[in-house]
Amino acid sequence: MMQQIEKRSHREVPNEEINMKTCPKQYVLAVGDALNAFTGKWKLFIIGALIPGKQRFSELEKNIPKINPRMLSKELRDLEANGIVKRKVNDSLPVSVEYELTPSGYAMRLMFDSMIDWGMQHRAWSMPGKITRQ
Amino acid sequence: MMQQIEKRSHREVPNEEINMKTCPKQYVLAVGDALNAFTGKWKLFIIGALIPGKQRFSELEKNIPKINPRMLSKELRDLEANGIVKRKVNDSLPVSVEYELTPSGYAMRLMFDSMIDWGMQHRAWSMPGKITRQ
DNA sequence: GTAAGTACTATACTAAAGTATAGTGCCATA
DNA sequence: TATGGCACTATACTTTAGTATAGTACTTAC
Repeated sequence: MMQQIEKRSHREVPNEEINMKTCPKQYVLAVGDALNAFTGKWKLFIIGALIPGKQRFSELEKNIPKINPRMLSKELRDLEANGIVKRKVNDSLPVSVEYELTPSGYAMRLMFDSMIDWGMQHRAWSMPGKITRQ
Repeated sequence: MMQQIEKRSHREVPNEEINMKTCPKQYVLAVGDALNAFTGKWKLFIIGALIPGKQRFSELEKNIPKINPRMLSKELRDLEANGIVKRKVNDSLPVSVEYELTPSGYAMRLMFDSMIDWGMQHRAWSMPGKITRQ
């Protein structure tokens, strides 16, 4: 269906040699999948922008402040390769390109809901500020 | 409670200037929080290893294959700063240090469950291989 | 006193992720 | 003819994440 480039980044959540006592391996893999699917600075915003419906490249550019076209293009290709976004070329004149979430992409909402729950609770509860990374 | 270093990495999901039409800003922030809390190559494995209970530095080293002490130490500090892991020094002789999930850390399980659901469905459904990043 | 374990830190490096800026080819309208 | 929109790509660069390896300071056991 879609050929995956099998190059593994040393930053990706690794799939091999998982040896945690209590978490079944397949679960860890699935979480890793979910994580790899929307990490990076921009993917979440792209998916969020597409939840209300399909959008064109330039619309996404406008709706996602500070993203540059190189990043938008790259992340869209990435999301497409992973079956989360579908690229549709309308052969009208002039040609227009529309991006849309796949069913799998829309299905992420449930996951986001639980992340929202955790994030809001965590903010209210234990954190005066926001989550950071060093 | 805990002072946060407010340096922003250009890789973090940005909190400012969100302008997406339909997703309320606070939700996007919360998802971003959740995401920033466990991205990177190792955090998920550290949290996973701590779910069954507290562990010492060297135990974590053994249970997480291929992690090196620099990374383990750095990620633990990071998780601690974000209120996900608690570091406890036992003043026995010799001193031992134990790491444990905070209630907020344990609460991540619900989030992981929904990620597992999505990941497994996505694998079965639309992906012949696994999620990749370029 | 030497070896081995615990819990790390320091230094130096590689590699990936993200930014900035300019440019391409196409078409439509003024 | 030129101006501007659309959907990108190319090139060069900076910043951050992760790796590799060695070393520290302490303690206990042999």
